[in-house]
Amino acid sequence: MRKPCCEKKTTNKGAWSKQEDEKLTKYIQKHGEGSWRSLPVAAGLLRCGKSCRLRWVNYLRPDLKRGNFGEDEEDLIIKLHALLGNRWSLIAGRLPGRTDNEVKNYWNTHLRRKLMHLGIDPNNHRIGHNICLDKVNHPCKSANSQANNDDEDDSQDPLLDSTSSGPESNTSCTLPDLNLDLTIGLPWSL
DNA sequence: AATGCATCCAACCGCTGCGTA
DNA sequence: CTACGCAGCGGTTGGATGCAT
Repeated sequence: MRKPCCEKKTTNKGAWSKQEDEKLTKYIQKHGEGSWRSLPVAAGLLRCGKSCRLRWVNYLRPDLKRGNFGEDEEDLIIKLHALLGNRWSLIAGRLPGRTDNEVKNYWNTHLRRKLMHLGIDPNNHRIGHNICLDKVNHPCKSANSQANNDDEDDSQDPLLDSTSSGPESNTSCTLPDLNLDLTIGLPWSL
């Protein structure tokens, strides 16, 4: 068995209080990020390092862009997801001010549903109902729908198929002209 | 107005990959 | 080369909130 990352008895869980946020923010502003495991003690927090990291990365970081996603951001997420799959950190890396958690949540709550309404399987970005994703890509060729017609629409729940078919396996079918520069690099170097 | 249901999002859990001794 | 510890990642959960009846 893997030992727990922190002593559960001595650490807080659940929502962060304002005081905790302030402690964490002040500590990181003074000492910088890193050493998450030892940070809680040094900062006087009864939290595990993981929790501190998550709180900082997803909520407290000053460069976060909070609020609704723009249409351009939506498009980019969809395109990147088609290329990268559920690599949320990579996708978020291309969206300045957005976190992987935020992108993941937004995908699961908004974009996945949106694609499904358009007749697109959000797992592999295949067109399933002769509906083209004109908002995202160029109009598709009918071969796309043919390639996916054998699954009888909902007889096979796409949600249950998330691991079986990676997006990379069929990009030639569904991603006609993304033309994205996916060189791995720092987000702010864009 | 009260209740139940649906949705959203912050946070947790467990696994993986990487660096180091 | 191997074992270990840590940071990071992705999946999942659960509380809060909004909406419909």
